[in-house]
Amino acid sequence: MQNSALFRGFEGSDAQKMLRCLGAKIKNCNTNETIMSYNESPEYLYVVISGTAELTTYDYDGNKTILERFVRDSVFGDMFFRPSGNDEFAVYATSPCEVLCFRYYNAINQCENACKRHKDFLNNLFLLLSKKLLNQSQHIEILTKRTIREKLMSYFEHQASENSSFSFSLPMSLSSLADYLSIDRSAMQREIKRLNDEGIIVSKGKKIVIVRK
Amino acid sequence: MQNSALFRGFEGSDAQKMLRCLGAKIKNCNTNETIMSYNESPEYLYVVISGTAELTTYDYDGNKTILERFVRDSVFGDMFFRPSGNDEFAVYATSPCEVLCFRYYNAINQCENACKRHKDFLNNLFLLLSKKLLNQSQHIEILTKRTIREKLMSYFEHQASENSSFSFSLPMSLSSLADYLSIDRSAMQREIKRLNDEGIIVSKGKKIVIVRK
DNA sequence: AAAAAAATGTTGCATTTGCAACAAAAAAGT
DNA sequence: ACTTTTTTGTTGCAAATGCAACATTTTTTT
Repeated sequence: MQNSALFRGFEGSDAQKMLRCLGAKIKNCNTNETIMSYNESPEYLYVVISGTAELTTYDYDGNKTILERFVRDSVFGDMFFRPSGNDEFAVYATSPCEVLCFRYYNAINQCENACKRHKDFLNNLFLLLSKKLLNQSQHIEILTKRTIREKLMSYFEHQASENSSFSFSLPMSLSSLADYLSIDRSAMQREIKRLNDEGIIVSKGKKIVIVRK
Repeated sequence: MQNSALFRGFEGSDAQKMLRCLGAKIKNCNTNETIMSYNESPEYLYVVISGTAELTTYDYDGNKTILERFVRDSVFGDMFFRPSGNDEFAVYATSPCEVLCFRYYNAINQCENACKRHKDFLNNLFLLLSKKLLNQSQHIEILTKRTIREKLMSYFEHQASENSSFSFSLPMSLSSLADYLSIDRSAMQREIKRLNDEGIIVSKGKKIVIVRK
């Protein structure tokens, strides 16, 4: 908790005081449990303290789509996503999760007694939102690629860049990757095979090596 | 300028003082001019004061892709997008633009003399980032739809929701819409025809009416 | 350790989509 | 007012992708 990026620069009991001032609560969820659905009105912010989660939906054909993936220090909440159609969107824990939640209003409006760390907290939150925007932009960049091959390679290149190495392991299962790229799993598998056959990558399951672009 | 959402709640010369404190500059661009490219290191924030712009890229096949559209009070900058491949990404004015730019650092670190509006400014900026996240989420939701029909209908429903009416006019040309949805224009046109034939929408050019879902 | 569930890998076939190439209409520039 | 450029609308055909169905492997649960 103390070492969440939200409390970067905090000392001693500062973080605890801040939490009290925010009226923040910790929510614990097990794998596959729903953390939140996008239909609640009160505007809460959620910050992942530990564990991983996904914002997903299923269409009437049963296709699962992963709109966003959350790890430590990811932020989510009603104010960042308002679905259009009738589909159900919810955040599920993909591993046991600790999630901090508090009212947006309490964060943005510094308290009466202006606890001295409120400003730092806001700056930290600001950085987390910037990171979220960066992740979403990357997802958009990938989704706009016209072919499965381009989507895969774009995703792989982002991973390589994050790992500072052309050799890396996927942070999710191949079937989840298909849901994240919003493509058919078997078609994706076929394309991965082709990339291997053509010597563009060398892969075995979740282990990927980019040989040449 | 004064009525930008960035200066909401400001009075008299507050905005001017704030601008000086930020070291902010106004950039004026004509239609089709490049406002910025994504390769500069110093971390500047850009806020559209008036006009419209697009973050676009072209792939080697000549396909244009619109990753994001900017209107009044939209925020953009290096810290929100870092491209992976070798493609060129840039923001172009789609109508004459006034853009405010300042260093992120100057905004987040309140000045020595702590001009009393700095806090309000940060809160306003925070709201603009939230709006940006909302727009990006919508774009992702649309891009993840599996078929052209679903992409179109999802986009139309978002527009209907924004206009509070099932009858509305597209905020861009049909060919730009294809670039924003990342699909072939002629295939999109064909699908629009089918939607009309099946009585799901009634459309003529940019005028759309959703009849039933 | 065994059983159940989930993930991976593969393929033929149908459908959707992209591409190319036009004609016509509308918008922008001179 | 005329010319040029951009946008819209249309279609046949080729290529890419989704779907269905299955065997195999890996992971999780009991």
